[in-house]
Amino acid sequence: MNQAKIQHAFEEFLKTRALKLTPQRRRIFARVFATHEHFSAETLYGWMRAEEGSRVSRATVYRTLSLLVEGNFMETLDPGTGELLYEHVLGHRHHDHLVCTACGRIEEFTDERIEAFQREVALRKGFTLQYHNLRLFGSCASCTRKRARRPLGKANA
Amino acid sequence: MNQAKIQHAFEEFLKTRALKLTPQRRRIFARVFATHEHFSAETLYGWMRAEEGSRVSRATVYRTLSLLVEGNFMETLDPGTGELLYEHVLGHRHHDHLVCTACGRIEEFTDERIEAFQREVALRKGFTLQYHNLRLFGSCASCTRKRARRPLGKANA
DNA sequence: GTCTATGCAAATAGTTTGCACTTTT
DNA sequence: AAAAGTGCAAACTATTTGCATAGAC
Repeated sequence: MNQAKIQHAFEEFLKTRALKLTPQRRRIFARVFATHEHFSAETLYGWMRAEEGSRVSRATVYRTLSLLVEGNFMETLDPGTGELLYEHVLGHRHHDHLVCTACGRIEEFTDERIEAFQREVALRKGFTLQYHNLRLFGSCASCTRKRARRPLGKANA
Repeated sequence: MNQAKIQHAFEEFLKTRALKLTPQRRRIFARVFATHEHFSAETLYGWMRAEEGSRVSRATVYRTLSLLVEGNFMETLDPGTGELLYEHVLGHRHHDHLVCTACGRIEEFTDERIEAFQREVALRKGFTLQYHNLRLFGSCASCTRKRARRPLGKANA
């Protein structure tokens, strides 16, 4: 899906729900699809403030993000730090995350074998699977290297 | 590990950190290990209020829960509803969770094959795995049955 | 013109914290 | 006596909401 098609899909989504295409929504939408990174609502709000043009309030940022999640344009990721992260899903197959507990770096991965076993578990338990959430926490390659240079047993918590 | 041993382990943990064994800690500890269910801080606070004996404040409940997590006596589970759940780990091997999005029911499962693939993914990405978090969200057997009785396409969101 | 969206500030919810006082060690 | 713990209420953080006004359709 390219930018024009995505934009069209968004406008269709709004129409089907009798929602309006406001400048705020248009600008938030454009900004969100201009990045492939994970970001928080507050970060997006900062981006919007930095832009020229119509001001966008924090409330509208939050409301529009929820809308985008409902419309399956975006997904949320909870890295366990107290604030939700968002990422758009277009051109992005489903994936899970590795979160570095030292520097916050987030990497993505997909493993169809894990997915298959998850479905098997759900079936065994009689659950109708809707979605799942898998996060692997640890020290990323770079942070592991840094840590290895320090004397062991010293404040490694 | 039986109750006496657990109690002893807790006291040892307090000693190594030069922390004190207060009636509040003792009572919270006992209460927490008396249940195998997942519970929230607020729920635990309610239990403590209902008990006879020294009053325990909300702040102490929170502080003691954090302490128990640090000491690896308990683990947290974030069901995505805004409040953390706690569960003790003794006599409980590591496990992941199935969360029913309709009724909130939580079931546990373990799948060594999934665990193994997780380790493989981490290795491939150069991460030193510390812990992970896998939640499968869906409709539990009972809620799926209930839902099947309703006409389709009707407010199934 | 109708109905929805926006901005603002206040409200919320779960959790944390500062502080004066109490208790354990 | 020293050091840590407790209870209380206030503070915090991320997010949501009520309401009056503005804007899309």
